[in-house]
Order: sequence, then C-alpha cells, then structure tokens
Amino acid sequence: MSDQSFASRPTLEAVAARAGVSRATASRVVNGSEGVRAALAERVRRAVDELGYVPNQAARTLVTRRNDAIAVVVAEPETRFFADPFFAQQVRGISKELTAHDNQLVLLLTEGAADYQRVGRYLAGGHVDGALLFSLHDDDSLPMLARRAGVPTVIGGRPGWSDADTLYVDCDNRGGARDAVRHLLGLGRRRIAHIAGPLDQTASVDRLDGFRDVLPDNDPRLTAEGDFTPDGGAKAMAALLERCPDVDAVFAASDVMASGALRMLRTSGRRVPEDVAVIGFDDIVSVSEWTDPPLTTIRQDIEEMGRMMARLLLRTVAAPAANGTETPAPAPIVTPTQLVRRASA
Amino acid sequence: MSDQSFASRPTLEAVAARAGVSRATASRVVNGSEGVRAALAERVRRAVDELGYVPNQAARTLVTRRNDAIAVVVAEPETRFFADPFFAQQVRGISKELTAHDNQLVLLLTEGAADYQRVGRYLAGGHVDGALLFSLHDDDSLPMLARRAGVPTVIGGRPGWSDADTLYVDCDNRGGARDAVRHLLGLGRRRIAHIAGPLDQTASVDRLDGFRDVLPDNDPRLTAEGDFTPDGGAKAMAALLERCPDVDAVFAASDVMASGALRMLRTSGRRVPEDVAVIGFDDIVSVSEWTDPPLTTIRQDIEEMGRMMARLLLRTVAAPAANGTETPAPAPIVTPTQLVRRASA
DNA sequence: CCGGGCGGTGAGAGCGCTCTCATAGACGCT
DNA sequence: AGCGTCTATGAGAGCGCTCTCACCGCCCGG
Repeated sequence: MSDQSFASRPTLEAVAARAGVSRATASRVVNGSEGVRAALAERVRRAVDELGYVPNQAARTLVTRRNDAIAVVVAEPETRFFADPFFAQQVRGISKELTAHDNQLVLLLTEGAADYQRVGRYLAGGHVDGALLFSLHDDDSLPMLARRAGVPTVIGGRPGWSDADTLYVDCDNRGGARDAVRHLLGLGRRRIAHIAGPLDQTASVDRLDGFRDVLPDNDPRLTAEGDFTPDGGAKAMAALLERCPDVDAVFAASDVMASGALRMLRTSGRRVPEDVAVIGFDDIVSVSEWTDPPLTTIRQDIEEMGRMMARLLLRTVAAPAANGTETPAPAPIVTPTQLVRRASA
Repeated sequence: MSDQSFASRPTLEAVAARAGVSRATASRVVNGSEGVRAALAERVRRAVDELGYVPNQAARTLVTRRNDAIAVVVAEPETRFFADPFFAQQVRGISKELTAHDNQLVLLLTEGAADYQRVGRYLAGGHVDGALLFSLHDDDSLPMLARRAGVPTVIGGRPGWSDADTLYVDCDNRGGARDAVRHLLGLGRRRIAHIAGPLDQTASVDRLDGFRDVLPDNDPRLTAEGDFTPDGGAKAMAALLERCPDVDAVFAASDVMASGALRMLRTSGRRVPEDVAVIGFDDIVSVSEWTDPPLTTIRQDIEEMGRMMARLLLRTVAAPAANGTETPAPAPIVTPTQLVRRASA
C-alpha cells in the first residue's frame, strides 16, 4: 500500500530523455537490436538501471501482436490430472521451457461445457500466442475450438483422430506395453492379465494394443478395464481374480491403478511378486516407489515431455507463415519408454 | 495454419461502423455501461456477434492499467507441492474464483535464486494486478520482492514473520493438531508420538505447538522431525520406534508422512490401529483414503482455501487506495479444520 | 415561448511502445 | 572535389482501446 511504484512506472520516453537519445534508439537498445554505437547503448543501459525501467508488455503487445504467453488448457473432467502428480510434472517441464524463452504460462482449467466457450473466446481473443491442450477424450471439441481461433496448438497425448497437421507429444505407449509384457513373460509368467485404462483415451488403447501385440491369443477374461484411479485398479483386480484365480502376473496401464491392484492382491492373500507379478506404467515416482512392494513399471519422462510440448509449440508459433527458408515442418513427437525394475515384478 | 483469423481480427472501430455508431458508444455497450439507448445497444451487440468481435486485451490494459490477471508464484524448492496434490487442489480453487471474476491465472514456478529475480522483474513489470505466493520458508524473500514491486499479495499459509498488512490464508493448524491429539487421548492412548514437518515452516511449528498444547509434559523422545515426504515419515517412525518401542499412537503432521509411518509400522510388525493408532493431517484424499488402513486425519478444505486466497486478493486489488467508503480492511483468514475418522485411529 | 438542465452521443486525445522512413554524417571511389 | 553508399539516429505514425469533454436534442418549468 505504502510502496506503490505504481504512480510513476518509468516509460521508454523517460529512459531516452535521461540517456539523451531518441525513443527509437532506446527501444533498439532495450530490444537488443544491432547497430547502436556502443557508447550510446551503454548510456541507455545505465538509464534503464537507474530508472528501474521495465517495458510495458501491453504496449508492446499492441504493436507487435505477440504476447509472449501461451495457454495451458486442462480439461478438468479428466480428474486424473488432479489425482496424480502427472500434470504437475508436465507443467513443470513446460514452465522451464517457457521461462527459458521468456514466455509466460497462462493456466486455464475447464470444468463442464460452459467453460469450453470461455476458453474458446479467450483463445480467439488473441491473448496468447499458442495453446497446450491436455486431457482430451476422443470426441473432445477443444482442439477444433483452438483451430477455429487460429491459435497454434500442441496436444498432450496422441489425439483420437488422425490429421496431418495436428501436433502432439506422447510416449511410445504401445512399445512400452510390449516391453512390460515381455518382461513378465521373461519372468516365466504364463497367465498374464491386463488392467486397461478407460478405452476412450488413446493412451489406454495403445497400451492395450501393445499388450495384444505380444499376447495375441491371450484369454480375453484376463483383460479388465479400470479408470486410472486406485479404486478402479482394485476393482479390476478383484474381477480378474474372480474370473481367473490362477493369474500369475498383471500389467496395469498406470501406476495408480497398479497400486490399487496391489492392495487388492494383498487383501486376497496373494504375495507380490511371488504369487502374482505386477507391473505398472508411468513411473510416477511418488506412487511407484512407495507402493508395497515398490512397483516395477514403464517409465515415461513426463517432465521432458512437457518441455518438448512447449518447445514444439514455440517453434510453431515462431515459424513464419510462408516459410522460404525450408525449416523442417514441426511434427508430432513420440518419446521412448523405459522399463524400471523394482520389486513387484 | 490454414484457418488463421489472425489477418483481420475485427476492431471496435469495425463494430462501431457496422452498427452505425461511434467507437465510444460501441465501447460503452461492450463494457456494459449505462446510458445507451436500447435500440443502439442492440445494434452494437448484433454487430459484435456477426463480426465475432473480441476486445483486444493489450489495448485495453494499456489505457486502463488493469490486467485482469494475477500471478500464482510457487517457490519450487518446496518440492512438496509437486509430490502431493495439495498444490493442484489449491490451484483449482484459485482458478475457479478467478474465472468467476474474469481474471486470468499466470503460473510462475521458480527454481533457485536466479528465478526470484525473474519473478521480481515480472511483478514489477505490472503484468499482473496481484500475486498469490506459495510455499515460503521463514526467510523467504519473495514477499518483500512483491511488496517492492508494488503488487498486492496474498500468501498461502501463515508467513514466518508478523506484519500487520501481510495477508494470508491458512487453516487452523494449531487447533487441528489439538483435535488430533485429543482424539488419540480419547482412544485411551498414552504414549503419543508426533512426527513434525520441517520446522522452518510455520505449518509445522503450529502443528507441533498444538500437539504440545494438549500434551505439555510429553516425553521429548516422542517427537521426531520429518520433511513432508513418505520417506521422511518412515524414517521418523523408525527413530520413534527405536527410542520408544512402547509408543501406542502417532500424530503425523501430514498425510504423506503418515503413509510413510504406516509402512514402517507394518514393517516393524505393528498392527494399526490395534498396536499403534495413526492420525495424519491435510486429508489429501488420494493419500488418506488409499493407505492401508485408510487414514484418520485432520481435514483442511484445500480447494476452498484457494478460493479464499483469490477472493481476498481480488478484493485487495479492487480496493481504492484512499477508500472513503469504509469497506472493512482485508484481513488474513484462518479456516477451521475437521477430524475425519477412518480406520487408522 | 424561451432558458436551463439532462441524458445520449461523438470527436479526439492519449496509453507506451515498435517500426518505417527520412536524414545526417562518414567514407570510399572515380 | 563530387558522388554514391552506408551506417547510425531521430521523427512520427500508428497499434486498439478508454475516457473526458463538448455537443445536441429534448423536456420541463417559468
């Protein structure tokens, strides 16, 4: 209240005056463009320091049409994002990358259809240079919204439709799933079950496909669908146990579901990994390292994926519309996964 | 790429022209001010719809000096925020409140001292109307930074210093701790231990104080310090068990630490709650409902606290500097806690 | 029938910045 | 010495919006 520097934030004009140059020159120095004599540049820089000048972003945006801000849109129905730290990790990666490029992160959480309109308006309003979209279901309208708003977009996770110029970053869900199952096979397990995620999400489908790649003729009763929650994992495990008491291994499509499965196995008196081997997916460390026993899982580098999303988006934003210089067109990114061996399998 | 409405985002001028009014009148309608004849207003609104007009926020900010955006600053060293969903829940509350008031949420994550400078510059740059600060230690310089930048601020959690005009929102840590201990006492427990959080955070200190309020003469060996991680909880529990094998109850300063303690108790062959009763703090549902056994804990309404922070900040921002109308001065908020009984105590 | 008030509207100044374009020197060449 | 060529700098036009202020009718009271 007392300390408002509000009253008189210095303007470029003031800096210029103090340095004895024109506003144009001051601007050039501030923005680091070439061709200002060193002596002058130094004078300007000193003036900036002395005055504590910080450029007014609004004024800048008004003329450059760049916001140096991107939106991170999280479709809330997908409560998974708040139940496990997946989202937080990804945001951290995004934040780091954006910070490195002097961009701001505007967080948009949506809840219900009404919010979609709000987000649509916001994106159309040109407040941000691009958008990162999360947590989409097959029929999600968010990407279309963003496209209609003319805002470059990168999606977290492979979207459910195919479309040449839809950019996304995902891990190799299918390959990771194959690795998981092969690992179980290598352990000598023969009655291998799968707890899938909700099948309206591509990650779930891809992991299921990977499972089937390795075990095409697996007993269909050995597959159950969960919902990416511990509860869902436990229920799926219970169903599996009832249908096939001889199950000797489980590949759960997420660590969180695996933790539920682990609990159910313990309840039913099975030992892990002796009686039933369990393997998860994601390597959410705060889950996988803290289950009992610690979870063998398929690791995806979540934070790095966040970074990549940001990087990809920034590149897309920066790409001149009609590009003469033949930069390679931005393309979706699929990152490798890695088996992390702990105690559960 | 193809669908850029970039080229020609309609301006107020265009709306005015189409509606056959002046820009001033169009502006009045768009901003909902009184005193425009209904017929004209209607014409303007139609023009807005037809053109798909969205106000240019940068231009607006340039003249009004309001951003309709607030920053959420999270000091990262405090990794707790990414290890448990505490932060995510709080952000959700904040987001809801901001959305309801047409404000945007700019997320600033910091990592290391260099980032503080960046944040300081950002705040000083007048990009946001206010800031929400999280995860501060006793000696944190962030609040001073914000104050120097002249940005209204609300802090998440009681800060370590006392200062009449520092606004914060916190739960009644001390009272909650008292309730926890009394509950244990009511269960007939007599060797009650406490696993404290890091004592450079006020939440930890307050909870410890609450513990001591009820048990002023408790054996000092029955108190151990953790670090708000499962690991820390487990280690603290191990130490407690070694020092006082006769311990029959534990109050952990967080659910996450309680989960570690639970694991350690199981490892040591203790039954919960029969041999040792355990109670946590926070009621992070994804932890407390999923430990084995489910955790009795002290609940704080995290999302609501987020809302309150946002509301408090928005009120502060809106408050005219020299206020003639005698609105009650904004004050810190301390919310009540509630014992949630599950199986562990 | 006239003057004052008042509600509705428009003209225009500016918010702080970037960027184009003109200009003033400095320099190399013929 | 004269000319063109550069390079460093400044002047000034806007970006899209809000807001003040002047203005124009209209209504009411006298």
